[in-house]
Amino acid sequence: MTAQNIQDNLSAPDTLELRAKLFRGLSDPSRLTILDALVSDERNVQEIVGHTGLGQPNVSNHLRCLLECGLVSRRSKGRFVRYRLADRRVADLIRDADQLLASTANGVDACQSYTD
Amino acid sequence: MTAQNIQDNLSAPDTLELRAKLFRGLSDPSRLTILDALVSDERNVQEIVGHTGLGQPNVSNHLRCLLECGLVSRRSKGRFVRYRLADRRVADLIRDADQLLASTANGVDACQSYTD
DNA sequence: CTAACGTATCAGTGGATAATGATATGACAG
DNA sequence: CTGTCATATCATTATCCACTGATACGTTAG
Repeated sequence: MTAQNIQDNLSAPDTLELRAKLFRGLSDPSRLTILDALVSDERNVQEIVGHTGLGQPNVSNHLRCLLECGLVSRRSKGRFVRYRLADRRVADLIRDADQLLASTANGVDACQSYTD
Repeated sequence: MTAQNIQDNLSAPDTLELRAKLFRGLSDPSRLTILDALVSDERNVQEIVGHTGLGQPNVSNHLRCLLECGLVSRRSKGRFVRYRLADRRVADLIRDADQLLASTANGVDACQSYTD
């Protein structure tokens, strides 16, 4: 592939930004914990707070991030707000990442020594 | 922690850190550009600099990050150092993310207005 | 050996962001 | 209406990270 092709295919205005943003939503342990709590069930904020042990404002903030990244969706139910994964593929992405980690764990683990 | 431990115990506390780290490697536009340059070919640093337009120290730094995250591998070849994707599944992950984005692009795009 | 080149690292800077406590908004019970 | 609860936002702080220019390291050429 040439540089020009890369420019044409991949550097569409903000495709890279969108991809980066999606992955950024997945790049924080707290958010991954929250997503884990949502894999099986739809939950409200308090339940997530209890499940994760994180502070309530912190959870709300992360949920906003996840919502903006398109990783979760929300619906109001009385005083409660219930969150769930936006798409089954969100869980798939995490699972695929785990499988990749199982293969490349050496490299990830030995972060400091990567000499050839 | 050894790689074996990681494989044995995917739900250990540190697993979240590893997952987060993997996704963090994918969460930056510059790194995604670099990975795009490596999808088709193995390349050395200079070539990547040329393809991406990023500064050489910047590229080296991102490559170190990608290496630590297990997303690329490297091999020395004379004065040059050639980088390639660590696993075909790295490209798969990015492609899957794109497909997810194609479905949820509205939510990702309209970051500021998500009222229910 | 010396020079030139490829790559990595260092120091400094600006900007993003995660966590927390305080507070605001909004809905229900009575 | 009033108080209470669920959630969101604000302000602050500390930390992390991307980028840049300068420089160090290692290899090849001559």
